Amino acid sequence: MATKTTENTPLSPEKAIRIQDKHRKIILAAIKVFARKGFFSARISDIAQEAEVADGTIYLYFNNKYDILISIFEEEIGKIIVDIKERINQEEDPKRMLRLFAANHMRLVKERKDLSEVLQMELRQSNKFMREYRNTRFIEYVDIISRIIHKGQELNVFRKDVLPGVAKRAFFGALDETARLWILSPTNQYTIEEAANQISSIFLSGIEQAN
Amino acid sequence: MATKTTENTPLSPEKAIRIQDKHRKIILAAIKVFARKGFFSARISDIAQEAEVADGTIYLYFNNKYDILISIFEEEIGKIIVDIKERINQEEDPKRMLRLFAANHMRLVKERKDLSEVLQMELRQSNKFMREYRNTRFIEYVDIISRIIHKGQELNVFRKDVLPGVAKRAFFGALDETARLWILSPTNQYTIEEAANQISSIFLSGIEQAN
DNA sequence: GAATCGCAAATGAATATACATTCATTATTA
DNA sequence: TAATAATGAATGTATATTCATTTGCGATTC
Repeated sequence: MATKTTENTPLSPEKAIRIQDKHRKIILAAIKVFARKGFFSARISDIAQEAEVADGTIYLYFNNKYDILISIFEEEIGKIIVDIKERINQEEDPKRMLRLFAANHMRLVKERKDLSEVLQMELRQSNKFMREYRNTRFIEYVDIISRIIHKGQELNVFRKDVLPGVAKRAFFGALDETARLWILSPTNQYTIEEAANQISSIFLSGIEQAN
Repeated sequence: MATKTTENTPLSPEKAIRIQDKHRKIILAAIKVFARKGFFSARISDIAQEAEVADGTIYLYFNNKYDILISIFEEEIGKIIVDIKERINQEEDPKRMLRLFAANHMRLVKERKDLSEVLQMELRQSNKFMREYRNTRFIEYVDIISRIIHKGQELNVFRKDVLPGVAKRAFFGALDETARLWILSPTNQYTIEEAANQISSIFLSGIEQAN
């Protein structure tokens, strides 16, 4: 569900770049506005204003308001997944992989606070109003964790009685909830890096194979 | 923000009961409808229909749509807190307390699926459209965890380098996220009781004082 | 015991508002 | 000049909230 224009007509390179520019500009504006107001309270005219385009222009690039949200999921998480997978593939040790995942997740939360808020909120809300949209991107992201755990079990680093399907959610949930509260009041007792560290440590000594 | 009627005139006992009945009836209907559609997509007339009252009747008991949501938080979480605190006070061992909290949380999720969905969703969304409403109930609930951890540290059962403020969120987040996914597809590989168990185990061996 | 009264509670049609979306018009570009 | 892109005012819709009216019920009178 992204750009409407490119459907039938191939574009010259310059044009494609220009169009993508405006598409991205709207996405970035929408992330800001959704983060500030939430999806439902955000008006198209807010997004248009933030993106410095006319209301109608948005409909040249997106089919409707939902479509903007879905595009945020697809495009932004998509990039994040590619990036973290690449980083993790450079590691050998499952323990370090998990620490890396946590650190990377929290870094993203810090660096892209608005995006994090949107993803967090709408992740919950979404199943209600876009029943048809299965959030495969998100599933893919969390599955990175279960694959690490599975690998660790094969290497006898992690306990075999841990269910990867539960552990992945527990780990992700721990990070996500800690991040959520951190966003709400960044004047906290702890830094987000500390939090990532603590959570990794607790979790790792929780699933470590005793020997 | 609850009942509007009782403001000036004291009521006979029977009447008070009748009114509370209808108030509750609307709350329960709203929980169902909000769970099904989400707060924003839920229409007042949906709630009225579910509660078998007229649209206008709802405004005799609540000031507006938000007020219904806030009342759900206040009243329903309120009861849950009282209940879990009582259960936990009957325990001595911090480890058992944590297990009890997890088991109880998951039992609630299972038994009151609709309520869980509403709390989970709107917890995230709420800060956007009810900025002024500080969700003290929720904070109180999660603080039960940090108090257990703190106590365990005093008794030398839990590691002292664990920050209770981080750990409480990590633990709650782990439960909450696992529950969320479980709700979405209850035909899962694991039961919710297993999940509670796993999470407790992982977390406990993660924060245990080595000796 | 029936008839009447008065008040609180409930009703639901009407109102008002907010906003997503459209599209006739204008600007830009090649 | 023709085609494409952008504009923003106008439209239509959806629905939260209101309020004039009706209903239900206990108390009071005869």
